[in-house]
Amino acid sequence: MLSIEQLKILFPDWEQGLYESVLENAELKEANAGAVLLKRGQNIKSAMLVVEGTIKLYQEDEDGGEYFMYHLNPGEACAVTLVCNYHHEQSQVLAKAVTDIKFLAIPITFMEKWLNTYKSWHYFVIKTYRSRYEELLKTIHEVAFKNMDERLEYYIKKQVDQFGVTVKLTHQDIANDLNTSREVISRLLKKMEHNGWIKMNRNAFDWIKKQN
Amino acid sequence: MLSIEQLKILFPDWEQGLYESVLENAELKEANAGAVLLKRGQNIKSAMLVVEGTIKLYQEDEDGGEYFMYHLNPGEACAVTLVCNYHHEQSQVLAKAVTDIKFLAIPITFMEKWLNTYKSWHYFVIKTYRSRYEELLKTIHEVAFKNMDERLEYYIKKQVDQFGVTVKLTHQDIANDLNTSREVISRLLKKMEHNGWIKMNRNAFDWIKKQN
DNA sequence: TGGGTGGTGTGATAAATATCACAATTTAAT
DNA sequence: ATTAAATTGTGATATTTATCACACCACCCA
Repeated sequence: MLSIEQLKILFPDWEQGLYESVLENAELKEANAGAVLLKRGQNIKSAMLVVEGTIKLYQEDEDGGEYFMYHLNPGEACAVTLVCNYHHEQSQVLAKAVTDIKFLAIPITFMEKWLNTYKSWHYFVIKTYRSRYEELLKTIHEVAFKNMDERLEYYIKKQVDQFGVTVKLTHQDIANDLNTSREVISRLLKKMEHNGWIKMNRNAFDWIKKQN
Repeated sequence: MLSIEQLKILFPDWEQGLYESVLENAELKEANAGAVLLKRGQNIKSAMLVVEGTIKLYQEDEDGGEYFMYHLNPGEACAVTLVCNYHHEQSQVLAKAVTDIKFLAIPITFMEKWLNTYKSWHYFVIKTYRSRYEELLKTIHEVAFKNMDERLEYYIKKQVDQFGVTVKLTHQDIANDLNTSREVISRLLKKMEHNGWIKMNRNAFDWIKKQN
């Protein structure tokens, strides 16, 4: 299990009692890179707080399409699972582990209780929703106004922020995340290579564009 | 000014003290149909709670483009203005009055205070963020996965839910809201007319499609 | 009453993206 | 080492959407 010190580093602004209640009631779970943690339509039975590794959040189509929205990192929570609703909510998002991960799973029965008991939990929930709301706004901005070349650049930059300038993704991976086809991504990447923005390798490339 | 009884009808779940504090500190403002209430990049100086009329929320592009996201109705609040942040946040959204409206403007200094004082305010903020987060998810779903014909149908349905089966919008209005061109909307509406989904008039049309 | 103006219809064309087909190359597996 | 699978490159073509051009019509109003 986690120590209270580790918890405090991950979630610095909580009350003492909240740390204790989390240690007591949360289950520390693990999942391997690539694991699907949450699916569209799936019932939400526990909140998810990231302890280690990175999770990717997607909007999922009825027929298999996916669109990448944002990353979740240690110290962050999956907003959609922080519900305080009696009626069992169904997930509207898809969550996948990018790396091997560890996370705290907290049964939703505690959500309502903690909202009543811990002010710091309340703030945490609000902060989580607010920051994710803003991520969704950015996503809408991309997909409503930008062509694929700009969306690809935005996507790569998020990737670089997360994992560094070497992007270890196949063209097909990227195409899936942007709900387009591999050919489109291949051609756009080739253009970026011509422009000197990336250096291509098999299964990966380096982002070498100088930011202005 | 508003009476406390009116407030209770609009916002049924608040604490007594919160009603009083709102009446004391909020300013009841009015705006005409079409007025821009909040612009991209504008500093947020007060929270906005809708009392009367309808507001439309948009994502706004750098160069004038707009994409409609959702309606705000009486009893609802504009999530982005519910910030509890010291540093002055800038709006990422565009808010326009659709009808003549009345709304409560609450200086942001109270936001932080109320979060500390009123549990019901805390819940209200969370509920607001949660429901808007879900609206944004739906918007992403449309714009990431659907072609313009389906997005138009989704748009019209939202319009019908708000204002009834007679949609009083020009093709240009709709085109602006969906960030496309008037010709595209004209052609798609013509197709809908052929399919017997709508009955067209000048400046308006009726949605007569039977839901399955 | 005769212009404007704004709303709509529609063809032609361009641009962006999707889809299909297939080759070439690298990596993985037996 | 040889085959199989995965990755990438690229042409051809179809579809969707954007853009341009212009005609027509309804309505307001001077």
